[in-house]
Amino acid sequence: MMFSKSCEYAIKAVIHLCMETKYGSRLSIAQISEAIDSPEPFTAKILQTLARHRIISSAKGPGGGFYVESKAEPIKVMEIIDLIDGKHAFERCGLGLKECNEDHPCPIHNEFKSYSSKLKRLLETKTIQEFASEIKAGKAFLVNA
Amino acid sequence: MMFSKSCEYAIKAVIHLCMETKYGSRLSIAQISEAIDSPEPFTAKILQTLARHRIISSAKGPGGGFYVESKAEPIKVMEIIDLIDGKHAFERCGLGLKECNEDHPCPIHNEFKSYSSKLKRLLETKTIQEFASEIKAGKAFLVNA
DNA sequence: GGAGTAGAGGATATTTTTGTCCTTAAATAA
DNA sequence: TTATTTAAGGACAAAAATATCCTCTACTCC
Ligand code: FES
Ligand code: FES
Repeated sequence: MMFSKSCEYAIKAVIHLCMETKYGSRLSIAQISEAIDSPEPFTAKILQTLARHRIISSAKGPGGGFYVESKAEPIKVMEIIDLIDGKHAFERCGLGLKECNEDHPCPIHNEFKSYSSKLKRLLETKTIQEFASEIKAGKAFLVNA
Repeated sequence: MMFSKSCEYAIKAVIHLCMETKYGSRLSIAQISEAIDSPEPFTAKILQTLARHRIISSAKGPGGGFYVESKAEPIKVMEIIDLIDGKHAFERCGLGLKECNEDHPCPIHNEFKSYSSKLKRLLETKTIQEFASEIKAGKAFLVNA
């Protein structure tokens, strides 16, 4: 409803990666899709896209897998959304006008914007690492009970 | 991003209907899809669904078309969303968990819920008729400039 | 070097959403 | 009654999103 499946999997996958990769360890596609309850080959595609764009890192061969550089900048949630669902995913008109424009608004513009712009700002600020630590603290979850 | 195309067309179509049908006049599929800039046969399907569920009315034959009963209750925007995109469209988890649950939240739950519940309440309260009068007043628009 | 492992990438398949077409039914008017 | 108009509804088509499969390449370890 808000994000595509691809984007949902991407966000969950990177959160999981952040939680699990310490001390240079790596996670395989199988481990990740198992953990976040997503279809394996489809998840592979998404992980590859994330790796190609340097949001995460990958290594081939035995002991290989995906990981996040421990020295890397914290990853903003919006970086992933921009990459997978496209920039401007949050700038689009809720009723499908070509342009969402303050000066030529659709009827739901005000309701819609006040909501989405706040959410947008949050997702631009919040990092995957913050989410990861909420999960570690048992305050949030990546899969159903 | 928020609503399906079907739902977008449905909302726009009913708004347009409310604006234009006075004194028992009716609008044809062609007139409506022209006005809201939507594909004609696809819009026909949606209008038929709305009529079947009594959100709007229709009449066959010459001089026929779609209209809203002037005596009818104002139409809540959420009625249309519920019908076209399904109830619970607003109750779904932003990260695709089977259930969006306060006690077992996904990482974006708080961010997501605090805004979507406000938007939801608004769309449950706001009526198509209110939107229609904003458009008549030139404060909002159904198509691009 | 060879065997085995794991991601990369291209081609393909399935499902859902979006969109079209054609025939039927109902209403109107001449 | 008959022709015409307009929605109703079923079958069909195209596009996009989601998902799978297969081969290739790079890496590790022996
Ligand atoms: S113009 Fe529609 S949401 Fe801004
Ligand atoms: S559990 Fe994900 S939005 Fe509520």
